[in-house]
Amino acid sequence: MARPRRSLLTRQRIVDAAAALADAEGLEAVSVRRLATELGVAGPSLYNHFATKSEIIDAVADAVVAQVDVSFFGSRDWREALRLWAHSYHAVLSEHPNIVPALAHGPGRRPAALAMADAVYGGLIDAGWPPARATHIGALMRYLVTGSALGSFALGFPVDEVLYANYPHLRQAHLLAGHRSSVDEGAFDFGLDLLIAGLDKHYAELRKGVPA
Amino acid sequence: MARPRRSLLTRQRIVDAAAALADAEGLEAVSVRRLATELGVAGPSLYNHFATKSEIIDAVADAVVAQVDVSFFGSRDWREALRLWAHSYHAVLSEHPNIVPALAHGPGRRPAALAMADAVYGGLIDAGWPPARATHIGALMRYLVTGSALGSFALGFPVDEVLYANYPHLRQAHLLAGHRSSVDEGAFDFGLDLLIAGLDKHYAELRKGVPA
DNA sequence: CCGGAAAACTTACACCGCTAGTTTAGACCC
DNA sequence: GGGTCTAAACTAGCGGTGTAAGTTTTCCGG
Repeated sequence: MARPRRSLLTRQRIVDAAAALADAEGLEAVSVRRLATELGVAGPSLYNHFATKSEIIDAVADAVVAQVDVSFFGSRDWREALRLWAHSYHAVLSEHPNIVPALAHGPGRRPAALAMADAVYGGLIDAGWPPARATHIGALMRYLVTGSALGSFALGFPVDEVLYANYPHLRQAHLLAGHRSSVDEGAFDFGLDLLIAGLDKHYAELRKGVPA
Repeated sequence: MARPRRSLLTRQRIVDAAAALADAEGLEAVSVRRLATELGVAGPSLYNHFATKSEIIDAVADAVVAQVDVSFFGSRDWREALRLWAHSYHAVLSEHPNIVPALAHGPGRRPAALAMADAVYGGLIDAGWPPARATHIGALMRYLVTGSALGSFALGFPVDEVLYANYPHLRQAHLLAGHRSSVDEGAFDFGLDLLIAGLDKHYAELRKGVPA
């Protein structure tokens, strides 16, 4: 074909197609050739726009993180901002479960992840949290959100009757098919409540001059 | 070679070799041929012992989870048992960071993961927690531990000076090279303290008859 | 003692990420 | 307008992947 009149590909189109493919069929379905076919183009043409496949996946992950709303910091009480941010973060990851493994690994080195961390850290500092604690809190919330998105029960759990035979307590656990997503949501909300309540108390003592 | 006098391979030897290889060079270094070479055997011979590669990886993940100590439940106060279990869980994953991605995805369907969940759930039930809450607490702790192991700052963070230019707050964040692992440990311990303190309070109210 | 299962082997397929080299359309400059 | 440079597609191909199929030989149970 040689060079077309108007460029067939852009980074944006590639990222969008990769995200759609991952959402629909899982991360492992995203191969360079498959993605190229989806875009009506021959295999290695994508390498004119991205140096490696992992750069493409990174861009997909970043596009997901970019959807998280961090606007609450600065305009709201830190407790409320933290809660709203966590819920937005959680909701975004829930919409793209297949992409979570690509963004949960390691701290975020990608632009959107850094921007998010920056906003959270800044908001906590402005509220009067000491730097070390602000870092801890940001990391902690990330652990909860990504851990919950990745380890979600909704991703599948065996209903196999035989399986429970060796695990006496699990039989009665609230893991039945109908309860799966309620376990996910319940555990996340419960954990978020506990953490924010704990932080609130910690904050009050900090303000009173009690050593942390 | 044909069939040898004494079997060259066992599931145990394969799992051990795979775990060692993953620990040393990362999960992606574990290919069937590479693993076979390491075991002094030709490629597809492994398929006499495992149906697929992912079964091998699953077995590796399960062997790691099996190292977690859950013996505290039943012999100790639930608060202490929860803390000791979480620390053991955390320590085991820290020793095998490369294997964490293989076990963090979805709820554990593997024997050791089920046994662990069973022990935790049973311990909480025996302590008087209502079933739904016990499930939430178990899931929550798993979120924290796996999220922390997977998102660990120790896995690498850019020290790149230029990078921070666009993220004003991050520059002063405690993310410098020397602080990385202290951020990990600090955030995890802080989170664990907050959660257990919160659970303690929740438990007391539960016992007093205050609706949860 | 002999038949079948078990555990190794070799060969081969379809796909993977990626490199190299080629072709041509468009943009810029004299 | 003609020449040159760059960008963006192409085709061909390398080495590696998981895994299926079929072969050979050893060992064990009846």
